[in-house]
Amino acid sequence: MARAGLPLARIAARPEPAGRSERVREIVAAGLALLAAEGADALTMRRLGDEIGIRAASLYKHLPGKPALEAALVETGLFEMGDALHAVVDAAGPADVVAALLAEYRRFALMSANLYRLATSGRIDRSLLTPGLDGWSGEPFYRATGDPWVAQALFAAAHGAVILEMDSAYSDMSDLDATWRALARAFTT
Amino acid sequence: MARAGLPLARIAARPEPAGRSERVREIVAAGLALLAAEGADALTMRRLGDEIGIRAASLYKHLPGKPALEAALVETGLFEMGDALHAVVDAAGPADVVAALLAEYRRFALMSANLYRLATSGRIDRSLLTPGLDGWSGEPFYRATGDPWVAQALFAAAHGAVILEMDSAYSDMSDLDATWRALARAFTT
DNA sequence: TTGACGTAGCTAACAGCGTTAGCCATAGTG
DNA sequence: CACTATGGCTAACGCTGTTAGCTACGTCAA
Repeated sequence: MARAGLPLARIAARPEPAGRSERVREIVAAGLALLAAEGADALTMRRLGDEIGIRAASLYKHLPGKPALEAALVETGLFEMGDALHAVVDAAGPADVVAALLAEYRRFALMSANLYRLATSGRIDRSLLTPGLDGWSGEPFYRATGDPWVAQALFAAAHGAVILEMDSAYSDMSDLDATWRALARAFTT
Repeated sequence: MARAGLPLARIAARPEPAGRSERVREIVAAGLALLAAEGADALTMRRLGDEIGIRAASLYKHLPGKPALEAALVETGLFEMGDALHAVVDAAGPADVVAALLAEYRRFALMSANLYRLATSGRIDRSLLTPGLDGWSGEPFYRATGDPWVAQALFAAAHGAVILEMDSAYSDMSDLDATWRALARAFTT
């Protein structure tokens, strides 16, 4: 249940991202660009090597494998999304924080749809992510609702709405704006 | 907003599944079993061929390719889920229809987690599915809420909660029951 | 009965995937 | 100067979905 005085203060500290070499940062940047521009199927080790001018096998001098690369991409996305969502909650007032949070979540996810899909595909090894990152990036939902279970429910609803919108992007002409409004209404008491 | 007199009657007719030969039904059944038992990575054409005693290449005498196989598996799941959800809405009263629908959706999705993941992976070609199936299998959410946008929002929320539960199955000890209760509460006015 | 034809299996092969082994040039350090 | 670590390379392995071409069998017509 939402209490007065929201949005709540930050509690979880922003985790410290693990240090990466210059080359690794270049690889991750190229991977993000490739994923965003051409989708998950185009994100192959050979293709990624081409992008930075080395052979696929040489990537293994910098990264242990493709799962680690994918985790690094997701990690970048989680940091950016966490920053964006925390900032929105900082700026919003108690009355509109849920709607503002949902709007930003929607905007951010759809803007980087391929990365979002990868992050939620269920095959990312969470243990490869910086500890505490999941909790910190999800905290805005707790700050906006004041209740951990309502926060989880709201997060789940937002995720589901994003997926719904992505899947119906080419088939359905239904009014997704109205769906998002219905969602915000359901979670604004 | 929920109106009095719910749950609503059925409107969309259950679509007629396209006819399949005996062999195709056998292949689809083996695919479902393989997917359920060993996950998406195990669902390869060679492995599937082994399962029914033919070579992978021979599968192409019955199916045009792996996307068509995956669509057939998803189609089976959508029919079963649609039947289950419609039945629950039939049996429920206006006061508890949302909670009952959510409970059945949760149960069904988690029971066939691998198939559910495949169905919502975003790479199923919707045009390979029986026309009207998507609409019919989602109709219980409209019948339970009485409003198309609330229905979509509730459907999205249910999907998100399922994914949340699957992803946190091995990492998180949080109380998902409470999350589902919060969800049902948010959509029961 | 025989010939034609479609069905449904087979083997072999191809390109692309992630990944490993082993080789070699270069840079930095004692 | 010699040693070593770094980061490239080629070649290859086993796996993937998929195609081409061959063949045995069942059915149906002349």
